[in-house]
Amino acid sequence: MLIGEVARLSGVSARMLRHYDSLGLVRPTGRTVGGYREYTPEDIRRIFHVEGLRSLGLSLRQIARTIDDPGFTPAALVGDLIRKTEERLYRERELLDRLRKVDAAGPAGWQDVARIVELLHGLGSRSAARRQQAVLAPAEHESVPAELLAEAVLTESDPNVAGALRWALARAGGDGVASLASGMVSDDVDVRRRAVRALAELPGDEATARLADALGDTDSTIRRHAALALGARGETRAVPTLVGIVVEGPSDVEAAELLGTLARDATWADRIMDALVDELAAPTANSAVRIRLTQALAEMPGTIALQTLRQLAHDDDRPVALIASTLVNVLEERGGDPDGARARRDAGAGPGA
Amino acid sequence: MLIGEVARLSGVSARMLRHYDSLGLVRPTGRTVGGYREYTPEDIRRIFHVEGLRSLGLSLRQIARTIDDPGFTPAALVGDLIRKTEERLYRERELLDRLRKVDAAGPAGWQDVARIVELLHGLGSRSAARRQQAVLAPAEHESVPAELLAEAVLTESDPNVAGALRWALARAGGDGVASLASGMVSDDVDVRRRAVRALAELPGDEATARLADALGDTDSTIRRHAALALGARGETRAVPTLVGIVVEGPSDVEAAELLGTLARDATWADRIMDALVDELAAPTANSAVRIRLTQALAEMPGTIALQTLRQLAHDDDRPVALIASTLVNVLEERGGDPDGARARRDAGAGPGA
DNA sequence: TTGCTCCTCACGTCACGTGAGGTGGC
DNA sequence: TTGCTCCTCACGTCACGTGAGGTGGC
Repeated sequence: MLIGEVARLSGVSARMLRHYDSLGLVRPTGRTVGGYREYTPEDIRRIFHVEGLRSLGLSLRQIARTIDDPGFTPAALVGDLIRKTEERLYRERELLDRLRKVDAAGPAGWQDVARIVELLHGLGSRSAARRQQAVLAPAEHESVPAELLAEAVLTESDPNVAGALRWALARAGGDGVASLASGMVSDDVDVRRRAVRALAELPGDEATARLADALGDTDSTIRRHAALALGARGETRAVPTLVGIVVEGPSDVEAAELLGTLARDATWADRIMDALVDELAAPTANSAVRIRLTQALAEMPGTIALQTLRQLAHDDDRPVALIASTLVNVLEERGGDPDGARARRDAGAGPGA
Repeated sequence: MLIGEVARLSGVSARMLRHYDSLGLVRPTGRTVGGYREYTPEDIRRIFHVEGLRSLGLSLRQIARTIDDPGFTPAALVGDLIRKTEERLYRERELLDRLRKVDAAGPAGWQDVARIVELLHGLGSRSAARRQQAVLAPAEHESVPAELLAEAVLTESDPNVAGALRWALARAGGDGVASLASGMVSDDVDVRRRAVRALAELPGDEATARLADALGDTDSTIRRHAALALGARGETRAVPTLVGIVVEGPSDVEAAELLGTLARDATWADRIMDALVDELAAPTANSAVRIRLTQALAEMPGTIALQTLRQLAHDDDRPVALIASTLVNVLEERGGDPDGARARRDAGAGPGA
C-alpha cells in the first residue's frame, strides 16, 4: 500500500509517515521500483500501535525507545505521564480561574487586565504582608474590581489582611455584595463569618437585606455580627438578637447602646423594655446575666426604665440591687436626660464585671 | 539598571529580556557607553505588565499587539483564551482518564498498553457497531482487562453491545465484580440495572454476594434480575422476591421454575408453599395474579402442591378453578413425577394469559 | 592582570505544515 | 502529453536554553 492510501486510512499525514520512517519508528517494508514507500499490513498495524502510544502523550522518541529497548517497561513511564498530566491539569485550572476572574471584572483595556492579574497574584501570595500590600497598593484613582476583593475576603485568615480587604471593599462601594452573599450560604462557618463581617461594613439596602438573612444563621457569632450591624443601621429587625447578645455577654455594651437608640421609637421602646424585663425574670438568668440586663436598662432613653430600675433596687440579688439603685439615683438626678450612657458609667460597675 | 539585576528582580531570564528587546516588546530606554542595556523603572514596570499578560496565556506576539494596536481590546481575546483553555482542560482530563485506566490494567509491556488504548478507543466510539467490534475483536489468547469491560457495560445503552460486553466480561472471569459493585451503588437506576444484569452472568461467590445485596434495591427490575440469577445459583435468599415476581407477572414462568427447583429442599418446600398460598389468599390478588400463582404450584416437586390444587379446583374464580382441576388431573395421572413442568404445559394455558 | 558581566550571533528543541523542484505510472 | 502521486530537501513555527567568541569595567 502506498503512502497516500495509508495516510487516508490511518489519519496520519504523509508528512508524518515520512517522519516516522526517518526516525526509524515505522519503516515501510518495501519500495517500488520507482522508489515509492510500500507499506505491508504489518507496517500498518505498527502505525496504529504508534498512534495508540501517542494518544497517551508519549513523545516519538519515547515510542522509539518502547520499540528498541526491551528493558523499558510501561510501569514507570505511565506513572510519570500521569503525574505530569495531573500537574498540567492543575495549571490549566488555575489559568482558567484567572481568566474567568479577569473576564468577570470586565477590563476596558490591557492596562486594566495587567492590573487585575497583578492584584490576583498579590492576593494569592502565601505571605500575609504581600497580600496586605496587594490590597493597599492600588492608587486612589484605580478602580479595583469589588468581586475580587469579596472573593479574597472570604478566604483570608489573617486578621490584618482581612481588615484591609474589608476596608478596600467598603471603599469600592456596594459591588461586592453578590459575592459576599454567595459566601453567606457556604457550608464553612468560617467563610460565613468572614462574609458577615464584610457585609457589616458595606453600605446599601442589598447588604442590609443579606445581614437580615444572617440573623437566621445557625452560628451565634454570625447572628451577633449581623445584629450589631443592623442595629447600627436603625433596623429594628435586630432587636431580638440584640437582647440575646446582652444575655449572652460578648458585645453586650454595644448591643445595649443600640437597643437604647432603637428605643427612641415609642412602639419599639415598649417591646424592648418587655423583652429585657422578660429576660430578667427568666429562670435561666443567673446573676451575671441580670447585671448585664440591668445595665442595659440604663441605656433606655429618658426615664422609661426608671420604674423597672426602682423595683430592681429591692432585688434579692445584692449586686443587681446595688447597681439598680445607683442607676436610679443618677437617672433621678438627671431628670429627662435622653442619653442614658452617662448614667450607666456613673453607676461605677463596668459591663459584664 | 543592567540586564542581570533586572533578570534577578523580575524572574525573567536575561536571554528572554534580550528576546523581548528584539521583538520590540520591552526596549530598554538606554545603553551604557559600553553598549550594555540600561533599564529604567518604567521599563521594569513594562516587564511586569508583559509578564502579567503572559500569565494569562497570551503569546509574545499577542502581547506586542496589545501594546501597538489600540483597537485590540481585551474582551474578545480573553473570551477566546477561556474557550481554548477549557478545551485543553477537557483534553487533559480525557488523557488522564485514559492513562489511569491503562495504569489500573497493569500492562506487562508496551504491546499490552497499545492494545488497551485501542480497546478504550473502540469502546469510546460513537458507533455501536465499532463498540461491538472492539469488544469482540480481541483474539482468544489476548486477555482483556475485565475492569475496562465492567466500566463500559455500566454506560452501554445499546442492547447488542451490552450483551457482547457481558459475554466478554463473563469470559474474562470474575475480575470485573468490584467495578460492577461500584456501579450497584450509583444514583442512576439505569447504571444499577446494567450492573445487575452483568453480575448475573458472572460466576463466583463475590458476584453472588453483590446480587444478594441487590435484592434490597428500590427498583423492582433490579430486584427481579437479582432474584432470578440467585435462584439459578440455588440461593434460597431469593425466594421472597421470586414469589413476588410470580405475583407481579414479568418473568413469572422463570421464577416459578426456580421456586420448583428450590422446593426440592424439604424445609424450603414448606416455606415456598406457605408463601404461594398466602399470596393466593391475599385480598389484593386479582384473577390474573391467582392464575399465575396456581400455575406456579404445578412447578412444585412431587405431589406437594396436589392438596392445594384440589381445593383451588373448587375456587369461586372460574378460570382459576379450571386450570387447577386440569393440573390436578395431570398430577394424579403422573403420580410422583418430580418435574411439574410437563404437568403445567399439559394444563394448556400459558402463564400470565 | 583576573574575574565578572555584558554583548551578538547562532544552533537546537519538537511535531509537524508547507513549499520547491523533480520524477514515475496511468 | 496531461494529471496525479510520490520523492527528497529544507525552511518556518514558538519560547526559550546553551554555547561560542569577544569586550567593557572594577
